Amino acid sequence: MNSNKKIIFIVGPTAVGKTDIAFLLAQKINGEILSCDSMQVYREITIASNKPSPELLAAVPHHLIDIVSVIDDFDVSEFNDRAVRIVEDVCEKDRIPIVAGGSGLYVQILLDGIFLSGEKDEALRRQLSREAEDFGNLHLHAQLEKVDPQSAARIHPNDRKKIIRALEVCLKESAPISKIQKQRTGLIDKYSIKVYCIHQPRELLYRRIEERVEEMFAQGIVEEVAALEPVKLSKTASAIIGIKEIRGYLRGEYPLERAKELMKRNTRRLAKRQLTWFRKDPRIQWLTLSKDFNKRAIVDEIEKENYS
RNA sequence: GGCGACGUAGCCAAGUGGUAAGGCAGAGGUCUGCAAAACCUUUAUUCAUCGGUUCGAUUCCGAUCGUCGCCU
Repeated sequence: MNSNKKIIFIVGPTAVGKTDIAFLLAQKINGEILSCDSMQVYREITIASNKPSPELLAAVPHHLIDIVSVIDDFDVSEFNDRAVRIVEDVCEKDRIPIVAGGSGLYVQILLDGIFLSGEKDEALRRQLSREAEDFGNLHLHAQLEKVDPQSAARIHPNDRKKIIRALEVCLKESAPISKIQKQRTGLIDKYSIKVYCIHQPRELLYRRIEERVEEMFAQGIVEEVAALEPVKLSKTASAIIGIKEIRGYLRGEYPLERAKELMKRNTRRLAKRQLTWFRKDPRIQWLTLSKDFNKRAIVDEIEKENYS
């Protein structure tokens, strides 16, 4: 019954300009923005996670930003639950949900859904992790091989994290994860969806990334990270690019320049992985940002394609 | 000007008379509850240049160029 409702996704690597494009588009088509970003959910991190400016946030409704604290663990499942609810609400108001962000997994889960059982179990994870520590990754992998040969074949023996997750599900659900994973439905099954990936030549993108890191330092990222020093960050929040790099500097392990370099490198690598993720999804339509970075041109193109 | 050392991929670097370790950076990829995470794959027909010795040289010899150090 929702099949005629439209959702527009704006995805792409970090620093291409998704935020601005989504904003301009939202203004133009009466939309609301859903951030699809695994790190902008944290309240206490603003500079490092590159949130939209207060002006943008005030001018157009934004969702899924500042929804948890850095002391809290957060994951795709929780994100998905909240996002789906918001999509429904926005559609209810006859406004257009614009999903904007670069977290590949989050985008995919939103589109295709997530299997419903398989709640995480920290205690079990700790136990399995211990086993891996004591007997090696191969030992765990062999265990998975026994309960679920199919996913064992797909997961590399060194990829402890994924082996543990697979085992966790297999042990708790009495059915192999490779089976359960197929049970899902996502937005793509209920809405009319367009996914656009904003693209830019690699060289230009990397230059933008370096500029952005410099901007972050100018805006006071060091202070932002330093303020978090006494806080015990959750595992997921501590993965934000900037935290470990700047903490190293704060502990006197290396000069500030080194922290910048590390952040630049790690952000470039992130962008590379994001592109890998989006490249493989045939549903994504690529839009190249022109040399003069004319974001409006892209917005016009999207509008024309969908509303004329 | 003389003497000595060195010159191996973008960078660092090992090495042998029989056909080039490794690390970093880079590139490509995987991904269903940590995903800005984790993991995987991959990089020199060639060892400064030219000539010589040799069945065969990056490895030995000579010259040239370059870098560094010491001496005058």
